[in-house]
Amino acid sequence: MNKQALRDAGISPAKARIVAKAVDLFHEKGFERTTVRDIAAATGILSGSLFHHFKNKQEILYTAMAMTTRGMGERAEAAVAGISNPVEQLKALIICELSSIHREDGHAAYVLVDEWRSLDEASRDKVLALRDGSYEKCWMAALDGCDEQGLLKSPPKIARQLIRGALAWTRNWYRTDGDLTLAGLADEVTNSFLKP
Amino acid sequence: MNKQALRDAGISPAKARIVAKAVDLFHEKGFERTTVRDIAAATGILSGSLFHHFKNKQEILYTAMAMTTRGMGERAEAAVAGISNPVEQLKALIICELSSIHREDGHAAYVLVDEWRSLDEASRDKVLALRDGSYEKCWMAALDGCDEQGLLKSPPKIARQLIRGALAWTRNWYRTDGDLTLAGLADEVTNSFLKP
DNA sequence: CATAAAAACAAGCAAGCGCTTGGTTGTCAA
DNA sequence: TTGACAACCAAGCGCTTGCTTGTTTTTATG
Repeated sequence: MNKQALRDAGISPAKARIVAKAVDLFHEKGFERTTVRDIAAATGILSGSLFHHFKNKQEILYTAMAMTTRGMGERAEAAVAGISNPVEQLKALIICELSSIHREDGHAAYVLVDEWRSLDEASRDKVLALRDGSYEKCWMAALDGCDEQGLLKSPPKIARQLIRGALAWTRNWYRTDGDLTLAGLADEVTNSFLKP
Repeated sequence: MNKQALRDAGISPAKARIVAKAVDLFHEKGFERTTVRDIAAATGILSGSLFHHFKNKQEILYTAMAMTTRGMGERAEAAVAGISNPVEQLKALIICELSSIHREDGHAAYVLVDEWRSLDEASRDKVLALRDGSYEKCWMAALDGCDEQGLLKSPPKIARQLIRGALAWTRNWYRTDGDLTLAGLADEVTNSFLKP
C-alpha cells in the first residue's frame, strides 16, 4: 500500500511506523509475548504514547493484519490483470503469494497466518471479509477457470486449501538464499496440482 | 502411548491428566493466554499444586509436545510396518497424519504445530530429535522409495514439505463430519504429489 | 508570531501473572 | 498403629502487564 492509500484507510505515517515495528516483534516473539513497552521502545517512544494512536494493543494487531490483507489483495489483482489464461493466472498467483511470504511484506504475512487467535471475533471477520473480497476472489477465479478446462486435479475449493497450506508452510523451511529459486518452487507447486 | 509407555517416560497418571486438560486449553486460547490457574481449574486442583508435578509452566507444554511426538512416531511406524511398496507406505502415512490431526490426538497435534515459539531452544531440540528419529524417518523412507521408482513429482525433501504444509493446513478447513472422508482427502493429496 | 492541535512524556494504578511457602490430607507398606 | 511419602490446599509474594491521567513539547497553520 502506498502512502495515499494508507491515509485513505485512516493510517497516519506514525501509525504505519508503529505497526511496522510491531509486526517484526510479533513475528519474533508472538503477539502475547510482545509487550506494549517493547513496541514503544522499538519505535522510539514511551509505552503510554502508543495509546494516543491506537485505542488498545489489539488494535495494533488488527491494523497490521488489515494492512497486509489489503496489500496482498492489491498485488494479487495486479498479478492477474491482463492475463486471460487461467493456468497462467494460477502461476502468477502462486508466485505472488510466495513473494508476499518471502519478500515484499517482511514479516507481515507470517503474522497474518499466526495470530488469528489473538484477534477478537469482530476484527477477525473484518479481515476475512477484506480477504475474500479481493485476494480470494482472484484465486477462485483462476482455479475455477482451470477446472472448467479440466486441468485441475482436485475440486477448486479443495485445491485452494491444499495449495494454501503448502505455500504457507514454506515459511518454515524455504530460504530465498538457497539453491531453489522462488520461481522454481512455484513450478513445483503448480505441477503438483495441475494435470500434466 | 499406553499407560506403561507413559510410566517409562516418567509421566504419572496425574501428569497425564493435567497435560490432557492443558492441551485442550492451549488449543483453545494458545499457551500464553492460558494461565496456570486455568489449567489447574480444568484439572480440579489449585494452581499451586501444579508445581508439584511440573517444575514450571513451560514443562507442561514440553511434556505435551514430547508425548504427542512419541505417539505420532509410534503410529507412523505401525502404519508402515509390513508394507513394502513405498507408494502404499506413503498413502498410509498420509492417512496416519490426517488421523493424528483430526482424530486420535484430540487437539495435541494442533499444539505441536502452533506452540514452538513458546518452547525454549533446548526443549525444542529435544522434541525435534524425537520427531526426526521415528516419524520423519518413516516419511523419508517412503518418499525416497517412491522417488527411486520415478513416481514422485518433486524431489523427496521438497515433496515432504509441500505435503506437510497441505496436511497441517487441513485443520483450518477440513471437517470430519462433512462430505469429504479422511480417506478421500488422503487420495486427493496422494494424487497431487505422485505421478499418475 | 500566535495559537491550536497532535504527539510525546512522566508517573503510576489495578489486575493478573507464574511461582513459592508451609502446612494438611490421603494412601499404603511395615 | 505408625511412619513415610506423594498429593493437594491456603495464602500470598514479587513482578509484569495493558492502560490511564495530567502535563509538556513539537508541529502545522493562520
